[in-house]
Amino acid sequence: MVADETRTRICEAAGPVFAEKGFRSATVREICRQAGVNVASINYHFGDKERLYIETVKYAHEQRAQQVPLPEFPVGTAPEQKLRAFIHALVTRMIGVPRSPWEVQLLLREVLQPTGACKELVESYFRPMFGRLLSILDELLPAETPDFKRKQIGFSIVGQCLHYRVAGEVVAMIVPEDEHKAHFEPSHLADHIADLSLAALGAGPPVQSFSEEANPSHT
Amino acid sequence: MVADETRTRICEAAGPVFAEKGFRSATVREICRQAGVNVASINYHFGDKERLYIETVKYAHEQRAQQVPLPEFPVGTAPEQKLRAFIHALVTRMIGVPRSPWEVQLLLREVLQPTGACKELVESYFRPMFGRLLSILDELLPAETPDFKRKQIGFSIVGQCLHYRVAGEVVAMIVPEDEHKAHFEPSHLADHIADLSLAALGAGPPVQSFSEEANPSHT
Amino acid sequence: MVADETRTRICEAAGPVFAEKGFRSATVREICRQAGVNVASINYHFGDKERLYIETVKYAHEQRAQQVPLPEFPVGTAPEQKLRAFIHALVTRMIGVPRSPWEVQLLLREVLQPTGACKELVESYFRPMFGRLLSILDELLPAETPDFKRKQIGFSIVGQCLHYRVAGEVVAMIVPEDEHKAHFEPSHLADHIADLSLAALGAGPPVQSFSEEANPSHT
Amino acid sequence: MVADETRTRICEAAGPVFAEKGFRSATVREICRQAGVNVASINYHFGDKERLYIETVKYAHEQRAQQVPLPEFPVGTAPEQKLRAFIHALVTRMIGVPRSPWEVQLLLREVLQPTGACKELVESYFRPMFGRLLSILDELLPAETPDFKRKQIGFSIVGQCLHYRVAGEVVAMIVPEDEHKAHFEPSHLADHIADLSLAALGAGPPVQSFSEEANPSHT
DNA sequence: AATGAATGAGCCTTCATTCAT
DNA sequence: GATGAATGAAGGCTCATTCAT
Repeated sequence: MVADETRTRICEAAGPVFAEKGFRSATVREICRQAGVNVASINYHFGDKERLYIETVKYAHEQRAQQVPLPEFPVGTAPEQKLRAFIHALVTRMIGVPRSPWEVQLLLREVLQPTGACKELVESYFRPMFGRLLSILDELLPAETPDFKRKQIGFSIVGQCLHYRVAGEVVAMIVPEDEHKAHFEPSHLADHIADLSLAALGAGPPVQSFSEEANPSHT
Repeated sequence: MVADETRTRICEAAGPVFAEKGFRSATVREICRQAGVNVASINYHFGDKERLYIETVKYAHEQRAQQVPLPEFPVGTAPEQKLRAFIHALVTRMIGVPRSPWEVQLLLREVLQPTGACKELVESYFRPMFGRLLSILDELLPAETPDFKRKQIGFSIVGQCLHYRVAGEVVAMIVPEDEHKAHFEPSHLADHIADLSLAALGAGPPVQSFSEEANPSHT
Repeated sequence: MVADETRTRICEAAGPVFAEKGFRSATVREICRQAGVNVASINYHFGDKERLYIETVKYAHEQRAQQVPLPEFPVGTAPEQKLRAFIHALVTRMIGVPRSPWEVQLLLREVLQPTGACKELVESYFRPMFGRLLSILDELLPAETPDFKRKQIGFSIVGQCLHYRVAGEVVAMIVPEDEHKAHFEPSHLADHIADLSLAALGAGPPVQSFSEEANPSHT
Repeated sequence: MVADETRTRICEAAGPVFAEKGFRSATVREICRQAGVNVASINYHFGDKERLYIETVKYAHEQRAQQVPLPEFPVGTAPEQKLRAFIHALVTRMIGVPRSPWEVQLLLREVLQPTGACKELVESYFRPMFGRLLSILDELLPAETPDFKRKQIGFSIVGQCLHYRVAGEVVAMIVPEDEHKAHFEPSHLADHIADLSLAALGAGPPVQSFSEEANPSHT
């Protein structure tokens, strides 16, 4: 059907607009202009602006999950390596290629200020992802570690990964130009977060001892 | 002067509205209704909506810095204790009493998506605060730790502190009801982040060994 | 032909909608939804909305004339009886079974505010009916009664018959609940109008003397 | 205040538009164009289109009641004369000077198809007027005439008076040009209705005997 | 014979702003 | 110092209609 193509085209046009302006400030007129369709198309294909928004949010996380899939591990992979790979995927989703895509910005809007679209997002996207992180941590933590502690550690890791996206602009203002690469290059950043987290778990040397080899000025 | 009182009253009314709706979606009519003044007052006192917004953002961080000041330390205080106190203050600013104030929400909006009001915010608020964190870390890190590494560690700590505010609603959806207290009680949360960070720096035992004493079910 | 069935189905769906909303406020979408056909069907079968309206009006009066035909009289029927029967038929068309059908409402719209569909309505429907009323009155009035007077009397009779339909809702608000039956039961109403009209023509006793026998509370 | 003048100006512009097009088909744009004000004025002064409509209906009947007040009678006036005067006033309101004003058309819309504005109309306008008619009939009818019968007679009189306005256009199509004056000149029409009604009540000669003197061709 | 997709025009409403007072 | 009245621009949405299939 042609209708599905049109719906997708509209979602792809709506995504960046909603991401930048938010739901209320985005206008269907601009979205339609970007998509090259008539304003009445929104009503025809989605009913109203709100349902377009929800569909666009869904489309966003489907696209992003496809662009940067979570890693799969062969049996026997060391948990340290798993955690490192997981953090790498998460950081890459946040600030990796393509740099700062609208999908992430839109999802972060939902995280910061959830709307009706958020519930589904949590169930089909955030909760499974967090579950995978917890299962990796299970292999690294003593059996007696209580559940809430495991989650706290998980949120600490996720918080670090998100921070460079959430506060990216402020970080860029605070650090000098020549250090930007160290802070926004996904691999270096992921290594730092993995080092710090593993060190905190007693599964590696203190974080600062990795400094030299991670220093981007040496590469 | 009466004029200043009116300006303050308008800012106090505008704050929660801007915080909840964002700049564009907030309406001067609602703000004026909340403030009990005429719509024309905005233009009379502030020129236009945008200048009102900037003034409100300034007012917000002044208020918040006053409500939860950063701690001062007597000479000779152990750096571990300083870091713990600093983290506690930061977490409290984020999610402490009063719970989730509009000031924080408004500032986070600026962080996530800076406007013209952000630059000043960074210089007079975020940079000094981050500088104090770095100076505490200086006492905990070997002298040879490079600058970018110190900042990375700083951002890791800040990221953890912000995460419960940024993603608070999603966290609340993911964790079961009976664990909420463990995740949203500022003191417990601050202790967790401090433990994890100090452990990562080699200045404390691995984070999970603190589990028992921090478990809120034991209090 | 299948096409004719579809046209009829559309008219039957359009009738109530036009009757309730009027031409401009009725939407082809609602009509098509009620008829279970595609929106494009209107233009396919009728050309445009206006032609559908005209066809629906025609269809309405054909249906209504068929539902409640004017009475036929054997030679020698007394003119008083003819008038009574005529009034009964007219009142029944207005408010009789089925109560307040859409056909009547639609025709009244045309009467109150004629559109292009009205001319034909007058010629093929109202004028012949009025002519039959005049021919009955001819038998009751002196030969020298001028034409305009005959028509005035005719309109007085028609006016009474229409009033309970035209102003039915207001009448219902003005009279107490327990009198509704007296005012909206077609037979009683027709008797009243016939009594009054015949009395006015000197062909019966003053109207109020019929009161007792027409009182529905005695039946 | 200037605001009240503006409200009145808008109502006066809205009246004819609502009267001709009905509530839904009338557009605020046209009303504002006619009133020479900005479209946003409707929202400012009335809230929305619906409240403008209700205000306009109220304004309409206030204006019309003022233009053609019901007659007052000195004590001792003959009831026949009262009825005649009452009918004259009613007919004049319907089709009198100015000919077919928008006020009447708008009120008739409410009668034919009541909206929220109708209830108040009935209480403050129709019911008192009908009450006065009933009190006149009381003087003409035997004491034993039951209530519902009095009302039926009242509605018969009102129905005749309204008919030339309700079905005016159809009447004009049915009667020849040269009789129009006889049917639409308020005085002649009122006389006819009064004659017929009084005759029906036994308070005058049969209606057709008045023919000659009421014939407009003799005036 | 009939329809799903698409559209331009127009709807009511709301916005930040201005101006005379 | 402050406000009620008014406005141009733009918002989301709905309309009858058309067109390719």
